[in-house]
Amino acid sequence: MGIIRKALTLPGHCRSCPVGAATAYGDAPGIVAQIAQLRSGTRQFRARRTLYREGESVRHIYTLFDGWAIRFKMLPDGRRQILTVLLPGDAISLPSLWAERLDFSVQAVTAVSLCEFDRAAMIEFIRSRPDLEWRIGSMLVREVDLLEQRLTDLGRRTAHERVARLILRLYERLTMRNATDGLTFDFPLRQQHIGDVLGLTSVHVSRVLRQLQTARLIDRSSQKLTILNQDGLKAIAGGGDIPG
Amino acid sequence: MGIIRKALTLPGHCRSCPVGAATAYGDAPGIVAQIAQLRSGTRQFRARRTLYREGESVRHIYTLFDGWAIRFKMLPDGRRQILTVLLPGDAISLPSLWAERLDFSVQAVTAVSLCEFDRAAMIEFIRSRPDLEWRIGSMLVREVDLLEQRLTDLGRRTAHERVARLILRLYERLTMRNATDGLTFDFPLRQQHIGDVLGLTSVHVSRVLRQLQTARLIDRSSQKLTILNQDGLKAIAGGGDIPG
DNA sequence: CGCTATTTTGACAGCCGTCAATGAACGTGG
DNA sequence: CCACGTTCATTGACGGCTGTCAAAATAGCG
Repeated sequence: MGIIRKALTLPGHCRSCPVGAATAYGDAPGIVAQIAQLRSGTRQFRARRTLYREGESVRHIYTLFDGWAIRFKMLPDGRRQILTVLLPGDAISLPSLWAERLDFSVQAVTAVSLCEFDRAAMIEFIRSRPDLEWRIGSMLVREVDLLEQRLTDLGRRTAHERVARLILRLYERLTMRNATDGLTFDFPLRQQHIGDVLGLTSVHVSRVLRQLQTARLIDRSSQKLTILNQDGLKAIAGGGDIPG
Repeated sequence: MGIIRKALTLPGHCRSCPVGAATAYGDAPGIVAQIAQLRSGTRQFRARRTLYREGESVRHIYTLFDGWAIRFKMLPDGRRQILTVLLPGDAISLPSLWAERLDFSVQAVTAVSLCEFDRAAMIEFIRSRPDLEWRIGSMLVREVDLLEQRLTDLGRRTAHERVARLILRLYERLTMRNATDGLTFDFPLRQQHIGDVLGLTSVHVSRVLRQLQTARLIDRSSQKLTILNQDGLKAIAGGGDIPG
């Protein structure tokens, strides 16, 4: 059966990067070769490791090459809010181009591989290419739009709607990366993660997922998730777009 | 008694704009004069009018010159989530530089005055000034950060924390605009607005506000709000930054 | 001064959180 | 390959924060 996601070997050159199409830097001619020059190395982490802790100084810019990670904020009393689930090809932090210290932390969900770029060199490179600068602006705008959709989810949607939307959204994002096998895909998130993404407790997430399963809308087994009834799931997700 | 905010007369030239310091375009030498060239007019609306409806084509870019407004999303069944409370000096929509159609609507809270700029001319102008382009990127990054703080509020904070934080946040923003009179400031938001900002019902907002008032933390009268006990309010707001 | 919008209050329900215990799954090492 | 500890999922009982509904009181507006 199709291997959906298996630990990928880091390519020697960005030109052969299998997740290149999903990355920040687009496909303008010549860009890839120049980006490759800026790659200063790669790093690997095991599942559950902290990749960056809020407030630390940022020396390098990273791209997630393989595996899943989360970007999150912690409150002083331990409550956690996950801001984004990071998938292969995602830039881990565009804002680090502007800020040397960031207001969130990053943690690996699965084992991950990162591509590392020198921050100062990357800034210089981008600023020397106004078209690229504009493109990054466009990516930030997209980020804002996605955040505003999530804000609406947390403010105005029920737990069932939120869970259904998260599943559909991840399915879309993985589809764009060719990381799905029909309606089945890798799903390494723990229920605690889902809760922290959606503003729910893991106990309640468990209840909701069980109901979706009992209603034959989804199926879960060994870190994989299958959408059994996409229309039904969308009906539960309620109106409004499901952003990719 | 200090007049806190009174209907301002639109200046003939941006150079004398009293909210200029809070606007998007900064203070680099010569910029203001050039921006003034791009201003194609002004518009006024009465309270509660819709300024922009989700999905409409955007021809002009607006800056809020006077009054309060809200940027919000509606769900098909009528639920509403307010994304931002717009104050004088705010750009109404930076994303419109990149997208011709926007995923939210804008409505006046009080009577408002807007400054209007031609969209195409503004895009051309910004793209011809890489330093300005970079500055806008920086503003977008800030927007992302604020949204992520609000996401954490909605996902992980109680109603009391949310209300206290909203009040403190508005106080900070108005302070930066010199629009406060000590700890007193104009507060034209209805409790329905507050609920739609914070993901609560207006009924519950009423209960929370009353408790804050009974505890002598705040006082409200005739569209004004006074912070009586800032430390107490911050204690209720809980840990974590209160973004300006 | 009459009308509308808004706030407040009470009763009640329910979604979701908390706490705790059980069991399954997983990872690691002998 | 099995043993064992840790992490994770599930379930039940219970509570409370917040929503819903409705009505009355107030404030604001033309």
